Amino acid sequence: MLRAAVQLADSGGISAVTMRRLAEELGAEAMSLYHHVANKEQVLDGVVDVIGAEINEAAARVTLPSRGDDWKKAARVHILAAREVLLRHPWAPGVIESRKNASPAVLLHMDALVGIMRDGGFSNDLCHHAMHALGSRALGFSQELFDPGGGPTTGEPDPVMVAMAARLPHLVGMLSEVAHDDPESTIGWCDDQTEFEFGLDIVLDGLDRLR
Amino acid sequence: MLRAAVQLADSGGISAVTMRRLAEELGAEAMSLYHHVANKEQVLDGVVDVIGAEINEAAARVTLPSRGDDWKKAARVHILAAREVLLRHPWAPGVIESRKNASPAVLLHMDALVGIMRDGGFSNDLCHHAMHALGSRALGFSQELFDPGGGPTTGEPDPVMVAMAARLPHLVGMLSEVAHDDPESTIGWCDDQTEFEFGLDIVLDGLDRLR
DNA sequence: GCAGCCAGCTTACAAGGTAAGACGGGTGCC
DNA sequence: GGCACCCGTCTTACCTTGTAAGCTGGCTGC
Repeated sequence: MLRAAVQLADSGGISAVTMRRLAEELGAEAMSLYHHVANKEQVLDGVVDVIGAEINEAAARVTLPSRGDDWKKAARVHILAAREVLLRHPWAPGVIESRKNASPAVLLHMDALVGIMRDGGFSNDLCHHAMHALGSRALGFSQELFDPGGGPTTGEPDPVMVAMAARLPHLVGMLSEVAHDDPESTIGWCDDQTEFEFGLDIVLDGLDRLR
Repeated sequence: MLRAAVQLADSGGISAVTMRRLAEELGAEAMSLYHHVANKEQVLDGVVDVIGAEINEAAARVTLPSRGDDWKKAARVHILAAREVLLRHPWAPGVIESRKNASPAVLLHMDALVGIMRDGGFSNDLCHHAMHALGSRALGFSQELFDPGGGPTTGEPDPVMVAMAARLPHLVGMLSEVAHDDPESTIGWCDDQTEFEFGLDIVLDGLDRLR
C-alpha cells in the first residue's frame, strides 16, 4: 500500500494520492484501506517512512570515516545522499514538512548524523544547535520561497510585475546579472545542486569553526 | 476580504479559511467572493501579501545603517523584524511556502535585504548565493522537520517509540542531555528564538567571511 | 427611459475523507 | 459436525470544500 502510494506520488504528485485512487491501484475499494490505517495521515506518515528508508539505504552506501576533522566530509556525503533520493521524489519534501510525528526512518538518519558530529568532537549541546541550524538541509533539501514551475518568461511580461520591477532595483539588478543556468536537476526554482551545496557548506563550515 | 482571511487564519489556523466561512465573515455568500478573485489561490496570494506588507512595516521601523561591516547587523534586525511578524501569524510560513508566485510585498522585503548586502560590499553573484543560502530564514522562519504540537510526553510512552529509542543512541543521548526549555515564543517545535538566531548567525557569519 | 454592466445570489456538481454497517469466508471451540 | 466469532472487504451514504452556470436587481451612461 505504501509502495503504491509512493508510485502514485512519483507519477502524479502528492495530490494524486487519494484514498480512492490508492485503492484502485491495489484492486480494492477506498474503505478497505481503513482496515490497515486509521486515516490518510497515517498513509502519509508511512510514505515518509518509505522515503526515509530509501534515504538510509543510500546513505549507508556512502559512509565515510568521521573521526575528528573528517566529520565534515562524512556529514556532507550523508546529506547529499539524502538529497539524491529526494531528487527522485520531488513531492517528498512537502510531505515530510507536513508531518506532525517523526518518522522512525528519518530519525535513524538524524541519529546517524548526530553520530558523525559526535565522532567529530561535537558536544551534545552543539549537536543540538547544529541539527536546528541545518533544519531541512539535514535531509537534503531546502524549501525555496517561490517556485515558478514553468520558467521565468512564459508569455508576455506581466504589467503588474513590470511596474513592480521599478521598485525592486537591487533585486532586478542582481537577477539581470545572474542568469539562472541549468534549470535541470532541481527540486525547486533555484534549489539546484550548486545553491544547495553552497548553503550547506556555509553551515557546515560555521559548525566546524564552533566545534 | 484579505483582512478577514488573515483574521480567520489567526484564530483557527489556515484550514479555517474556506470560501464559505470567509464569505460568512463578510456577510456574503461564498460565490460572491468570486467576483473579486479568480479562485482560492488568489486569496492565499493576497493573504501572503498582507503579511508581507506587515513585515515591511515592521522592518522599516528598525532600519540600521548598512555600509561596510554594518551590513550584518542591518540584515539581522531586518530578518528578526520579519520573524516577529510571523510569530504573530504562525500559520503564515506554511502558506508562504505553498505559493507558486512571488508576493510583491515579499519581493520588496527581499529587495531591501539585497540592498543591505550590496551596501555591505557584496557582489551581485554573492547576493544571489546568499539569498539562497538564507532561504526561508530571510523571511524570519526556518521550517522545522517535525512539530510535536502538544508536548514531548503526552500520556504514557509509545511502545514503538521505546523500541525505536534503542536504535537511536546518539539522538537519545543528545536529547536527554539537552532539555528543551522555553516552549513559549516558538513557531514550531524547537524553532525558538535561540535556535533561529543561532542558525541565522552561522549563515550571516559565513557570508561575511565570503564578502 | 432603456441597454448594459456589476455584484451579489441560488443551485448544483465533483472530488475527497470517512462513518456505519452488510457480507462472506475462514477459524477455533464445543 | 456445527456454530459463534472475527477479519477483511464492499456498499452506501454523508459532510465538507472548491467552483461552474446562470439568475436578478439596481445603478450608470446615453
